[in-house]
Amino acid sequence: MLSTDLLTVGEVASRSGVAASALRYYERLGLIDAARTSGGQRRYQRHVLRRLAFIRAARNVGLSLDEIRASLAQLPEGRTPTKADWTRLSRGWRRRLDDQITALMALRDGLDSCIGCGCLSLRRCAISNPQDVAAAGGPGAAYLPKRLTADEGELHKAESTAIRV
Amino acid sequence: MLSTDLLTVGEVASRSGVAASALRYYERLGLIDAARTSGGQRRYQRHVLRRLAFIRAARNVGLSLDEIRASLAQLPEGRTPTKADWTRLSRGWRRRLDDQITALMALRDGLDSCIGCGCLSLRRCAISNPQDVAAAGGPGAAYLPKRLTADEGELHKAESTAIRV
DNA sequence: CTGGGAGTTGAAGTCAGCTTCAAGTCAAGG
DNA sequence: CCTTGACTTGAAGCTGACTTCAACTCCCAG
Repeated sequence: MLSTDLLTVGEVASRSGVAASALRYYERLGLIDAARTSGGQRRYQRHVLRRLAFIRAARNVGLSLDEIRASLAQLPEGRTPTKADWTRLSRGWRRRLDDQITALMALRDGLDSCIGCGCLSLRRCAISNPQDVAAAGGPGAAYLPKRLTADEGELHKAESTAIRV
Repeated sequence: MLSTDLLTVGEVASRSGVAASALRYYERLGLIDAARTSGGQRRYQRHVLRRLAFIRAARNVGLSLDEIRASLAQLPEGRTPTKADWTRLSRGWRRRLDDQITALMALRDGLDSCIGCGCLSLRRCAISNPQDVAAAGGPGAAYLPKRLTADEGELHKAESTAIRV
């Protein structure tokens, strides 16, 4: 065990629940950083744990690592954030969560009405064509948030994609 | 334009909003199929459009293509589904949506309490450690649904991952 | 001073859900 | 018959967030 208050990767990994490989990855992306021993091994300051908690929280809210880096950059000088900082960031997060929840509830309600109305043909189905965001997006991993929360710019495109059967 | 009632890839693509490349991909995965002309070109029956609507609906609910194939397989013989079929499937979908919504609302409420209590340290933070599902999962694209809706098996693991700061 | 667990690196692999490419073939209007 | 746009294929690429691998090097308890 180390006598200093610096942490090794292994310690950070086990304390934070973030895999060592992920720590290296985060470091490459500039989300965290570490001092080095003369031999080149990483030594983390304890405050990295808070940073990791922040990162995980943001990931849970649905932010990409890129967005998280941007958020972290807004916290002045990597200092312990003030309550104002936190409030500002979390307001954005809250809006994001609200949007996701709204979209999912709309989908659920659509599903309910589909069950009720027996729209087996699925044409103009609210589940199949929630708000014509379905066909958007280029290459890369496509997943629920991306399809439902769509970019702000796309939200009002209003070109119906309802399938003609 | 074709005189028969069979559709070309282009027609299916433009009518369904699903890209031709995606249609080929779905075919490889066994989600849809097509007849062939003597020259080897695909000719789709019109009922493929309903199938595609179904697929898109399921994707919107958050099902993977693998799960969708399983769902489609439950519809007897690719026949027009009965209302009972649809009800059965959509009940599962609804549960899924409910779970996602619940998880997101819990997260939002946690966020609110974080703002209120000013838990800037983020230790034991409800956003950072919603219900210790954060550290689960192996390689591959990780995204919100996967981290929040976790596999049923994982839901009651109850091993706290709260970061000790 | 030594053994071995812990750490280092860059490169490559993984997963899902597609898209893009190159190089060729088909189909149908004129 | 010819042109031209639509279609075919397999292979490779892409995105994001990592993990895994191979081949080392470091650090420290005994």
